[in-house]
Amino acid sequence: MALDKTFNAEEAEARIYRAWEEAGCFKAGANAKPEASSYCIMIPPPNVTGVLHMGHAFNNTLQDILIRWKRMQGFDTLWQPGTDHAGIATQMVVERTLAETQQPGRRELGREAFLEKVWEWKETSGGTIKGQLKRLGASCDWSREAFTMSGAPGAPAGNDGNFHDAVIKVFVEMYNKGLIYRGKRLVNWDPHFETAISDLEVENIEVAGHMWHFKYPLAGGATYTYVEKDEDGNVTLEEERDYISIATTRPETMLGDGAVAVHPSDERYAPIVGKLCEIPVGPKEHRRLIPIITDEYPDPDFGSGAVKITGAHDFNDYQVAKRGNIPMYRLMDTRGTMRDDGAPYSEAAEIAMAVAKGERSLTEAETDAVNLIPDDLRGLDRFEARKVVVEQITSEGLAVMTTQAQKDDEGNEITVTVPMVENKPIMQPFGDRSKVVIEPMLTDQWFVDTAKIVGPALDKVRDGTVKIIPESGEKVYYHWLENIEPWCISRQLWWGHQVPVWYGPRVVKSGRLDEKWHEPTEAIPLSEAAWNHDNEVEFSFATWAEVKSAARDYYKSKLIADEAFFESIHEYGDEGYTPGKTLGLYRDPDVLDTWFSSGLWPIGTLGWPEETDALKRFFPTSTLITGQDILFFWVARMMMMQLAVTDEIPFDTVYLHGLVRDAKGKKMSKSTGNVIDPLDIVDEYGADALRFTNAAMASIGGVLKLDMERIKGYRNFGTKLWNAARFAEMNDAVCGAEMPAPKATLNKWIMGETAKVLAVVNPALDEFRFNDAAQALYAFVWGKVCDWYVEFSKPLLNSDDEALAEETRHTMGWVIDQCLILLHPIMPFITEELWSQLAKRDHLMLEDWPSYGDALVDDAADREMNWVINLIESIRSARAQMHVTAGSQVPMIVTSWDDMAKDAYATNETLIKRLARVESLEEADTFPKGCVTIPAAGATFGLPLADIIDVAEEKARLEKTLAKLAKEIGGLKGRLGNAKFIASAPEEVVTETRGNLAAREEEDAKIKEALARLAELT
RNA sequence: GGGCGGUUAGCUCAGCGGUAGAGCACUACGUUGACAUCGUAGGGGUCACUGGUUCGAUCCCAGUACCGCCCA
Repeated sequence: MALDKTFNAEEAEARIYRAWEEAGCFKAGANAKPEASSYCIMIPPPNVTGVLHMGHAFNNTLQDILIRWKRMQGFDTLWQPGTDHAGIATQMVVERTLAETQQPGRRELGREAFLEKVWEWKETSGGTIKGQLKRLGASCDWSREAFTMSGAPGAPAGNDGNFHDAVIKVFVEMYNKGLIYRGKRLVNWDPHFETAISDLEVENIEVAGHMWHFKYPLAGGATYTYVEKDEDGNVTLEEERDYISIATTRPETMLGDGAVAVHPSDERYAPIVGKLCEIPVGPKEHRRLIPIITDEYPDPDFGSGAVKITGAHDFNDYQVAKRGNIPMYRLMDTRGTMRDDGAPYSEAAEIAMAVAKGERSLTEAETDAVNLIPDDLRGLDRFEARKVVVEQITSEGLAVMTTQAQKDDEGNEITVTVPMVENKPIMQPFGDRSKVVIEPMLTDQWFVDTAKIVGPALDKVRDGTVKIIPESGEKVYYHWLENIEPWCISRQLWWGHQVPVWYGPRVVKSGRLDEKWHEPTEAIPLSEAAWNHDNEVEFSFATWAEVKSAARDYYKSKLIADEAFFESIHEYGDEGYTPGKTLGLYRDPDVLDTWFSSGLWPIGTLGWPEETDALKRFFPTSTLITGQDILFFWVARMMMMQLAVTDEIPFDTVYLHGLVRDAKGKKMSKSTGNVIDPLDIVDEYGADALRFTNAAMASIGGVLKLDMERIKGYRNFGTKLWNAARFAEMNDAVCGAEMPAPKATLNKWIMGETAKVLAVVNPALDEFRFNDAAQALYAFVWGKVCDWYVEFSKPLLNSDDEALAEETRHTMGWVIDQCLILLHPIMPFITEELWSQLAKRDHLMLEDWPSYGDALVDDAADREMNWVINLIESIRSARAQMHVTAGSQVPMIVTSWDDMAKDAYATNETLIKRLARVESLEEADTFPKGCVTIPAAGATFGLPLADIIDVAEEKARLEKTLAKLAKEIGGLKGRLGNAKFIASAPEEVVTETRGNLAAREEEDAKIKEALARLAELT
């Protein structure tokens, strides 16, 4: 059956993919040679909620190219697929679905029932992306599909992997080694999702903000002389002040101020350091006083040089507060509204005052219980509260004032005094998922002590054991890891791996439980209990049985109690601890950051902690291909975690790539409306075109701009290949046969070209230069096979010399086969389709990658064919410029030719005549008048075109060539004339330069002769 | 402010010491038995700027300008 005119991607792709899958082509180890070494790629797990975008399409194309290439080479390959449970994203999706379908919400359902809903959702709607990856042709081993929550309690059938075991085991081990700890720290709090998030999940965006300036009056009406000087020390301002001026972009946080700080070198404020000042907000009768302290943090040149310190709501202030032992008062609740709990403001302010005066001190938990929000502001949204605070201060006359020109009602210019409010851009933190303003919040969280595990992760890259491509990625990696911060791994979510830590009452004295636990005054809901861990002891184990056993040991050693007490130790559920009933342990309600589990992706997917066959075969893995945006999120953490847990690297090479942008280089975003859906491209142009485009864009460290024109171009390339194959088929080319050993120059030449392209493709893929591989294949298939070989083969295929025709059919079949094999990793569908259409045989996907070497390159054939190609191009060029009708046959004359040229011409006369449309060749001593000159190596040809030649035009053509030659000859002569060049340049460079000069001069002479002949004509 | 990178043909990008390359776009011609998703020919570049190293610099070094990205 003859091939259609074009490849029908839409029809073929699904059919081919299914056939591969059914034949087990994707399975780990498919096509592996005996004793083969392993090659493994871990897919960067997309979110289970994810849908395919261009970044995925690009990233997975590269992975598939490598895995297909290695599979064909006979490596024992595994491309491990799977998805990530994506805590926040998934919880958000499921909550939205519940709301949309009028089902009870998360809180109404309770934790267990909600998690059931999440699993239900995962089973029915999760993993859309899997089907989409298949459309790209991704050859993952789907039978091994992994999920970062598999094996978790409550997981339905089909999710029975043991990823959960791995995560929990790692937590417990790291906890026991002191690498994980809990503490009250300032973290990024997302008021929308009501959870802590890591600093990497915060986007700092510049927005229009305001800088307010307020007066903090000195306590007891004290005054000082405020002096400002210019650079030379001249006094520019001197006045008596009874206040200190503070600038802030967040007035609502003034309520939690613990101090005012100035730089120790700031002379302006030296007189009042150590004194107290008043926070100018809140009920007048309970104004809080705070100390004026010194710290290196304030910049004397910025604003007034004095900074308010709100340790519980600002990262810089937090550091100052810690250094200065300044109390940190939390002002907001989990939703970012001003606190509405605890004692009335008057009592809270009194406690804070006592602390400020040094009359009492508070524990962390006690401090946290102090609610310093004035009664009238309690329960207000933080941005509402800001307005009220500003208004209150201003109306009391404590805003710093400035003058401003305005027009009155009648349009007259007047000067008015207004509060000093600067409009200025400020950097504001936003949650990368919720898009709400992130609030620094003082809460109890779990942290990985990254400083303790970062060493090996740095060393393995420094010593080259792990390579990051491009190299600049290594610098970025070092920079981040060398300045690493503790990693907050707890999230106040339900969907995720619950922290395997149980709390029980701490025994503070021999034989007694702490009273707070023994006799609490009211029930403690778990969500609140988590905020107060002062009097507890932690038990971290993978299972409840182990926890219980440890608790028995703990209490037995410290408490004289009967069996009934130990029997009463049990785990509390969601209802919390009920006082007066029984002693109990409760589990930390938090879950772990999703990245904590995906940080274990390499070992977790391979079955660790069990010593599975897969783990032994494929770990450490080989190549990781991922976006540079998750170098810190994921790559660095995998390095740290795998090394900390197994003492092995997770992979030996990391290939990083940038964001896929639109054709103009803009980020794709819904709001800009420039999002390109990769599946739309697959629909319109086929997966192969998209894949080839991805490969062609993938230069190391390159910017990825996706241009539809380019995709179209590579679709055309597919069609070109298709039609070359079609030509082969029409001419009964012999596909699927042994490698031919042809005699004809042409056939030898194309085999050499094939070997040459392989010699470019292999190292290119080896070094992740996908673009070079793609470009070389494009140039070979289109530029060599289609443009020349197919054309040249036509007379040979129709030759009367049956042996010649037969060897050409054989060579052509082989060459087409090689095109299919070499293109397969990049364009799997069209090549597979042609493979099966051209001959009866099994999957190209599992065909062996060739290994022919230089032996196929025949230098003589190479020289000869290049001579022929150059001659044909010269003739065509001359004809076109002389406006010779394209179809017409012209005679040709040769005046002088050496043996090489003679041979080359003789062997290829048919080809030259056909492709250059030459009807005859005559030898002559001289060219006739009006002859167009065609210089060739070792020969001079001419086309006698006296009738149609335009002398001026031919002269212009020759002179242009001459000018180009003159420039080149000048340069070459200049170099050769330079004694230092001869002396210092490498020998082969000098020889090459001499050769070049000789060739140029030969051509130059011929052109000059031609011009002379032309002159005779006029 | 700190870090990383970029500036080469109209566009998108390779090249990174020894005659400036590709694809697309553009111009002209062309249905020649694989292919008009095509063919043939052609035009188009002081390789951002200024210095330095070198026999020789688009390439190495330093500085300048502009443009990105990441982190504060």
